[in-house]
Amino acid sequence: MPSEPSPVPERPSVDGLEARWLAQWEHEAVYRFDTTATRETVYSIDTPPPTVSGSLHIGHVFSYTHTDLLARFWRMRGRDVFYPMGWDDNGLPTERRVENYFAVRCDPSLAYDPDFVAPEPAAGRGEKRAISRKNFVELCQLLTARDEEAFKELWTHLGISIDWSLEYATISPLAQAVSQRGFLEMVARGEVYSSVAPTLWDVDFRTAVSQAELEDRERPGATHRVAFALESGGTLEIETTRPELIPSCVAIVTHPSDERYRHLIGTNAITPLFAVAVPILAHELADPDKGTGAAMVCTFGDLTDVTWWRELGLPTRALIGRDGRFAPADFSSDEFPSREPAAARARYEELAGKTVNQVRATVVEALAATGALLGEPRAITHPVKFYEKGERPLEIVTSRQWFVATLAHRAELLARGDELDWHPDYMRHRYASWVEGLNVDWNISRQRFFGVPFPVWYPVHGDGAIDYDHPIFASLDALPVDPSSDVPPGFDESQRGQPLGFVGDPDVLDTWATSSLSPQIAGRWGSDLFDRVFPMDLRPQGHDIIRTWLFATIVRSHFEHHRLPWAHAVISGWILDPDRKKMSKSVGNVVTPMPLLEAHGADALRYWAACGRPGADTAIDEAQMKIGRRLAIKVLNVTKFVLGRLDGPTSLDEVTEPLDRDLLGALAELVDEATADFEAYDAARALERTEAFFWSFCDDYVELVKLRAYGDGDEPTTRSARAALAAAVSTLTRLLAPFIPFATEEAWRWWHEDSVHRAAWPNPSEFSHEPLDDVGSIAGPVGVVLEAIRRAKSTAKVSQRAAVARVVVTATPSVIGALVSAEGDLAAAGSVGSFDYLDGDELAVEVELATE
RNA sequence: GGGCGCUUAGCUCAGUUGGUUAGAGCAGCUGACUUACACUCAGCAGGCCGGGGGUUCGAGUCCCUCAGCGCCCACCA
Repeated sequence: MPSEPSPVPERPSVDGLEARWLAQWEHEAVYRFDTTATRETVYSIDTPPPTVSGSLHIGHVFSYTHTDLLARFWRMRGRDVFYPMGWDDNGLPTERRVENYFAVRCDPSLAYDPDFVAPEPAAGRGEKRAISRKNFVELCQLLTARDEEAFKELWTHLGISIDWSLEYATISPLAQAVSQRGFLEMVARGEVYSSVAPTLWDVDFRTAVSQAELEDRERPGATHRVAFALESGGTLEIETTRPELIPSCVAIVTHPSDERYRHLIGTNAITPLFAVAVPILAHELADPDKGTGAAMVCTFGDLTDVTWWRELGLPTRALIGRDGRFAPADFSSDEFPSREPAAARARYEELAGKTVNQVRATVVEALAATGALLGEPRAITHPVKFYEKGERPLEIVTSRQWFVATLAHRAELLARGDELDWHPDYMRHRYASWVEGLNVDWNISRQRFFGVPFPVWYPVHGDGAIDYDHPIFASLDALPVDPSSDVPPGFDESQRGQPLGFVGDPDVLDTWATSSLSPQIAGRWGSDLFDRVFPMDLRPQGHDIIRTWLFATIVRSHFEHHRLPWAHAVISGWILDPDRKKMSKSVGNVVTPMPLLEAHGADALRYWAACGRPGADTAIDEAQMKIGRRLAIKVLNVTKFVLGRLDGPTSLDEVTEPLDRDLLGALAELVDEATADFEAYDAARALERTEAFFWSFCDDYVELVKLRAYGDGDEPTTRSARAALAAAVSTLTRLLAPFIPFATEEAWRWWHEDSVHRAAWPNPSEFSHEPLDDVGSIAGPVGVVLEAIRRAKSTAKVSQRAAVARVVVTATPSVIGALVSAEGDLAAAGSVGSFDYLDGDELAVEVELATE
């Protein structure tokens, strides 16, 4: 749908370009993916589906612009660019946002209320109203739909060249079906398993989390030195930061080579306060240099406890419940075999039902009172494991979870990382160190509500017990299923929860277990489209999610397709605030993009983003945005000038003047370099080169040939200048099109019917039918003389139009030849009366200004 | 503890495989209303390239080492 070229305005402006061209692009379907394209011609992008949690961030502008630069480059190179958009709307961030926004909480035991009306936004205050799971999910969908509109508005306004017909959402039925199929395929191949195991647990969200979602935070704590009585007499001292776990102590470990304790190995210690006998054992992980060298093993204080518990075959005395409070325990039972059951029971009654912090205070007090606490607790700051979105330290609780067997495939996954092209390359180390450091399989179960359900049911025995060992899986053709409302094959709804009936798996999949299938979701896995776009060319993403999204996507593709999901990964850096501090909500320095976009324009923001090197942290810099805006304005003005000189089509054969041919040669080199930069995924470098060339073109070349271009349209010298100017403007506009799509489109459409964004990327062979040698041999010396003339006038504080009586140049014969060939242009640009030349090795220029 | 990155002009950054006197933009200063552009143009000034050592005819660039900043990973009692 080409349109007639639009008229060149009297005063070109970058204001208002966005509205005009966005509408036109939409109308012309400029960014539409050709769904019949074959894999060889496709360039496919695994676009990051942003977490739709409500707030736009300037970082979004940064990284999505980087991707768009590549999309536009490859599109102009003739590839069919598959550039979809996804929304990661399922998962905890959305749930939390919905809870706060509407002041509700999900209670899965409630029945669906079909007449439920979304409450007014409540700003997170007051009592949260309990609603059913289905009503809760509906609110999640309501809110994410609104948020997605805001994101879409930003992408569109920024000129991100997404094909919106390829939009997807991770909570959509399609994504759910793909996610569930991915799970079932792994089940069939034996790559997932369910087990009851100690699991990292967030006590506020009340869900298991995976190793990938952990983060360490420095927290104040205290080490307590505690004396355990020995069965053989005497005491053994340990140090602990978690004295509240003494009632769940199951052993004490020391290093096998530690002479201080070797004689105690195999004997028992007696826990203080609770008088439970625990064995003293040896294990390599016990560090003689930490604390007293003897460590208390509890079920469970940290992941090391889990290792000791597993490897030493220790009993389980789990006390911390899913709500983070101490559960009831019977200290006269086999599980808690106290030697003083009455006293232990009495002590524990004080603790049951309390939070970790409350119990700690009570236990420390009691230890001090009984003399088991040695000295004062010593305050320390130490790293504590948190769920990355959590507010209280993680606990380890035992629960049934589904796991993906990643550990068994560590070597293959490392090899996949080696195989991938990383931009910048050093980011590969992040992946490798993460994979090398994996210590538990990937837990993909979450005890939450707004997510993709496991397509799994369990039979119920006659006695009402659930048979987890014989799960019933959905069939692939039934997907997506919701086991809480759908019924497994061979059952009917009346048997739900009944003896000899079934129950649905109540959990949802980890959000990464779905988004790790983004290539399969966007590519409509199972349709013929998938083979046209997969494996994809590009995965753009932030470095903070290498261990989650990037890793998980490789895992899934490796298992499912035995190959990498993409050839290249481009990793964006952080956005820093103008003071080079990392932005965070808690600091309150998060910058939202819309005001900047309105103040400077899309091209200006894109320019700023494009200047950021791959992987490099970049500060918000409004000065840089202004430079981008200036560049956009200059493109309009120089195009206006050149088009004003043209009286019809030009031909390269008309470029006969040496200075003009020199320009074409330089253009050819520029195109070569910019193309190579883009192919190496370094758009910033391509911009830097192109921009430098463009400004020197405007300030030097255009000034030199301006008067010649104004001349008689039948003169060969005039036609030469005009043809060279046209070729240069055409080329530079296209080279700049990925960066400043609005201004380049505006200027391009003054003399073309079709979008510059569908125009062919420049090719060096466009510039001449003959070889262009010695590039710069004319422009170089000419530039030196021009600069000398300008300097003389500036120093004399006269106008650049002031007349020059005579210029004397000393140079070698070949340089003099070059200058003579461009003497007319130099004379015109510098208002020079006459030139004289002297032979000499060093280029020297003497300028004699004309006297009034 | 292991690893990665950064450190170049007041600021933000280029500097590709080692090769003349280290570049750009911004900010600063001095000028110019110049028929595409005052949202412009010209010019000037500004640098022990983090410190130290080495390799080399030659080092911002390669090697070693130290320091500061940032990040990743780690079994954190």
